[in-house]
Amino acid sequence: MYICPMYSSELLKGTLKTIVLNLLKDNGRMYGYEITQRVKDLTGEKIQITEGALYPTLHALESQGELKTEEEFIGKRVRKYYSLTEKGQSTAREKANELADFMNTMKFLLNLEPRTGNG
Amino acid sequence: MYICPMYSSELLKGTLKTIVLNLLKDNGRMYGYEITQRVKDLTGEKIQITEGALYPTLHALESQGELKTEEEFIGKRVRKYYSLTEKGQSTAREKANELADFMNTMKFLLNLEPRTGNG
DNA sequence: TTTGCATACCTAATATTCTTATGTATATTT
DNA sequence: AAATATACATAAGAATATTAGGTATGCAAA
Repeated sequence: MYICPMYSSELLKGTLKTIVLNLLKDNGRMYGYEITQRVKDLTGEKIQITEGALYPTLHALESQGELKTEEEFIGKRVRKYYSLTEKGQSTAREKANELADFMNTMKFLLNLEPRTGNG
Repeated sequence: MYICPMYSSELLKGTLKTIVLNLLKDNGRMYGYEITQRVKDLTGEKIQITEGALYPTLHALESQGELKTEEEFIGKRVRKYYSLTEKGQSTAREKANELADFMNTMKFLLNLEPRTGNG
């Protein structure tokens, strides 16, 4: 399947961990494939996470103690659910705050905020 | 000089061209070192562009026809001014729009917008 | 005057992070 | 039966940045 991301995918770089951690924060637990589909749906296919990026990231977050896993059998197939550890919960918040701050900084830097109020 | 970027610099990845093009759009023409200092000042040192990232990017943008250069002598030292070509001007707009759109998408995805109005 | 810091350009080795391609296997739909 | 979707995974390569280093001028303080 050929994937044509809407964004000149450079922008996505560096945001993947933030996305994963915060999706898990909102949804309790999710498995990898589910994450790719949820992001695709929520963004109207504007953001498409590739599996080649996602799985290594999930493994890294797990080995860093941000995520924990439970495996479940759906028929004969293993499904690997990820959820946040306590460390992961605070990291999720930090990353979200950092991203929000970064976006504000970028808006200012690029004059993306038309002046409001009495200017 | 040791550089300690405020942001876990991952986020910066992919935004450098956008920053450079739009700074030049707002300022007419700038030279490399000036760009690093301007970004540092405008962002309260939150974003610090390293020269190892900037110069190759400037050269790439020039070879792609987005930027043109004029060299000027300041004393014995050459200073290389960059400015946008016409192509660069439209690219600057596109990149800024794309980034703005991306940021909106991310805000929605991460629930960074508290619902306003009659919710 | 020489030592250090700021200005101003640059490249190269390395690291990080992603894309693309590929592999395996089960489940469902046509 | 074949195609598509689900679901995991890894590996080669590309893109982009960091870190470290190099060259040289200008200026201020010791």
